[in-house]
Amino acid sequence: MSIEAESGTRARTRRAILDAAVTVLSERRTASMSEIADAANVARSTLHRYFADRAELIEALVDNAIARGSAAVQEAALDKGPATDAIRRLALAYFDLGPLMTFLWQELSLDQEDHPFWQKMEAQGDPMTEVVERGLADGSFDPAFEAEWIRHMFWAVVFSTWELVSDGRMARQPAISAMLRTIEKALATEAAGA
Amino acid sequence: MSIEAESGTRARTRRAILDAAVTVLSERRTASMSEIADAANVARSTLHRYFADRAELIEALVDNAIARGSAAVQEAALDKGPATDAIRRLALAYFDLGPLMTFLWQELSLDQEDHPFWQKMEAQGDPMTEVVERGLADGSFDPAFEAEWIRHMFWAVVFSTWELVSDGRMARQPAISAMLRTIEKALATEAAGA
DNA sequence: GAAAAATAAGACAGAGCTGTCCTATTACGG
DNA sequence: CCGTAATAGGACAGCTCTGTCTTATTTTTC
Repeated sequence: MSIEAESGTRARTRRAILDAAVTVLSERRTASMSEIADAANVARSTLHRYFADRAELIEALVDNAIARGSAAVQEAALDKGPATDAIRRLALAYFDLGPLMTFLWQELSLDQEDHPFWQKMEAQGDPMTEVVERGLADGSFDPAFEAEWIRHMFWAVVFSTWELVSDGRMARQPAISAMLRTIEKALATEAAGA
Repeated sequence: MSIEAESGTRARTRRAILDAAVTVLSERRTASMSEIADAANVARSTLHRYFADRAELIEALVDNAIARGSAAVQEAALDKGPATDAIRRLALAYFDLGPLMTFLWQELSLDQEDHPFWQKMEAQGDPMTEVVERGLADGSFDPAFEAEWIRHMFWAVVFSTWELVSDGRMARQPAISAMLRTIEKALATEAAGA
């Protein structure tokens, strides 16, 4: 009944395109439509039939990223247990998003200002901000850090860990361990003052 | 006598172009030659007379970045004093490079593999690697981290701090303090094991 | 102030990407 | 098995960027 009553074929092709696009664009955000079509094993004309514009494709990718990102956050159940553990789960969940994270990161650092991503995120609440503020409030996170700083650094560490692993400069497991350890140590409230 | 016996005028124009290019390209690495020329207050034809190719311009920028980066590293005197202090000085020195850092970061994450930058860096030794290994050897840095990890994380934190400051999401001083504190805490050898 | 150096301004062809369109095949579903 | 849906493969014009050139104009420099 919905407008989205696509035939199985269409849905499958659409997925293939979106997946290929994330992969290709995460490596080079200026990749041409041809390259994306090739990566999806689809003719360029087909790609354009699914997404008339490049802009339209990007928007769909952002929506997709938001959907998967939200799912990851849901799964991390950030409101359960100590903030320290929650943010640990979040790091793992984000890390698993892989190239999708790279795509978003690059996409967002383009028009820094009010990217549609943030508007759409705000519209559905931001559990990340909540857990950071919870940790600061209950003393599990170092009060010397602003929430903004923690959010930004968290992304930077998780993203760049992914980068390190994805181009083979470090093995997955050691990198993940180091990532968690880094976040944990950096955020920890110091027993003996600095 | 040298081939580089440029008139003062040429040297000045060249500098203006290089500076403008760093600024523009650090914000968008696909900026056109026209945009760069405009930013340098120079006709596009003039730009092309100084740098025939885009490739030639980029190469000059990389050389420039290496020169300034090396100077910064020199100034940080990484071989003096405790490794912890040395890496702290290095962070400040790199931070001061500003947009030049952004340019390099973006440039390097393009053709990840064997970018000319690394070749040229190797040719002149890498004090960063030395100080990291020194810190690991003498127990000032957490032995749970590989040198590769420390190097990568260090860059990620410094760079993303610059990013945070440069687009006005955080004030300079608090950001720098947080950056140093983060690096210090992350690298510190833990008194009581994890 | 005159010769030389450097620049601005713009014309130009070649290349690549984009978005649209059309036609011949191929795959799907009833 | 037949009709429909979906695709592949190209042709096409419009656009932007690039690199090269040429010709005036301005700025140094002596």
